[in-house]
Amino acid sequence: MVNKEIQEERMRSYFIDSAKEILKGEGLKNISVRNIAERAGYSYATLYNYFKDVKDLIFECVKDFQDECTTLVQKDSKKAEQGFQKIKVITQSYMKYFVQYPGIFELFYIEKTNEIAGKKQPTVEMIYSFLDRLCEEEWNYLTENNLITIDEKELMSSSLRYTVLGILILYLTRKHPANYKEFLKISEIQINNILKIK
Amino acid sequence: MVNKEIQEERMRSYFIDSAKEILKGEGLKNISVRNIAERAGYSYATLYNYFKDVKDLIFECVKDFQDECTTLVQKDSKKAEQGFQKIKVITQSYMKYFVQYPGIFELFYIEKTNEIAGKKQPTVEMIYSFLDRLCEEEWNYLTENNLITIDEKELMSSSLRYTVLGILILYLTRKHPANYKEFLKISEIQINNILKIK
DNA sequence: TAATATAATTAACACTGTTAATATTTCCAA
DNA sequence: TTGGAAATATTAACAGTGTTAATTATATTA
Repeated sequence: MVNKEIQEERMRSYFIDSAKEILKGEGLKNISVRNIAERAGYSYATLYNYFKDVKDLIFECVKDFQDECTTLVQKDSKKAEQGFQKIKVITQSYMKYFVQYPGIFELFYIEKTNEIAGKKQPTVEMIYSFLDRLCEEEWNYLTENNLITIDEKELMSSSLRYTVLGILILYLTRKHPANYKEFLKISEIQINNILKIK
Repeated sequence: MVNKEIQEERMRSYFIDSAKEILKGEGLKNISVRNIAERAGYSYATLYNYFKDVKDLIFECVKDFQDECTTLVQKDSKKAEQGFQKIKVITQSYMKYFVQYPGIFELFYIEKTNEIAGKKQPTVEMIYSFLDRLCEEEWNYLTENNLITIDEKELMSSSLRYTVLGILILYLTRKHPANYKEFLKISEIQINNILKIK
């Protein structure tokens, strides 16, 4: 009985891992059911024995990617000074991750909700608040030590959320600015401005 | 000789108008060559006598939509007080347009560049700087009258650009915030904060 | 080992964009 | 006005897409 579940979960992971590889490499545009199944070593129809549809499968990848991104961010920001400086480093690391994997950015913020996550509304919230969660500890530090008010925290964190998204969108889908160096520069200017650094 | 050109341009407009209707209604996801052609009253293959491919056609719509949006914005902001207030009204009107036509937002900011505009790089720039162009006169007014410096103008206009995009993305693709009223509220807060209004 | 339940596969359907071959219409000179 | 050439429109076809039904192969159990 429990063997069934182990085997089934293993089968699911074959397809999920395959989908993740494609998303990281070619992105959402080049993913297909036949594509995923071939890489997993099965026929395309077999996939439907383990997933309701391809959206269901792709959505499974979101959590894995968030975990991966979180690990990277924590590693990058470990040594940063607590407070605004750490929030800045976290944000930059977060942006770096999506620049490295534009396909994951598409999946997180571009693909229409209902097309990746049927009824699972909680997961939409999960995506929306991702950056906020990464910075949560630091925001709490700042308010608990009366370095900023709750209102200021609210305004800053939302400004950061929107601005970061806007910069990423223009860079990844409109190639603006034209190169990565310039992208890093404008990102830092915007982050500094929002967090009132320097 | 000149009749040929008139007729050809007319044929193109049939397909373009048809595509525009679909984009406004159902959005990019539901558009198709057969779809467009049927609405225009022609066979799908006829479209290829007037457009290189479907991207070429869809891209033609961008300019038209920008003109339409510009007209709306000018109408909405006509009576606004010159300077920051007018920039605020322009921005809000601009956002309103995309909320009304999410398909046009997709076309402008979400669909990958190379998938809508072959080699026409200028048009990418055209999309990127759209909001800036709408506000250009007001920014110039503010700098020319020494109400802000060139550097302040640069920071403010870019902050506005990124923030507005981020808000629209989350609202249109992630349904956050959940309702239009809340969307208007957070938009105003962000705009006020960037333009230092109130 | 035989019968049954489970899982994987192929075939098929309705879509997509695009191109080549075919059919139709338009145009102009004889 | 008619015949033939040029222009234009249409159908057929190809290679894709996601998904489902029918079929085949495998594993489980009596």
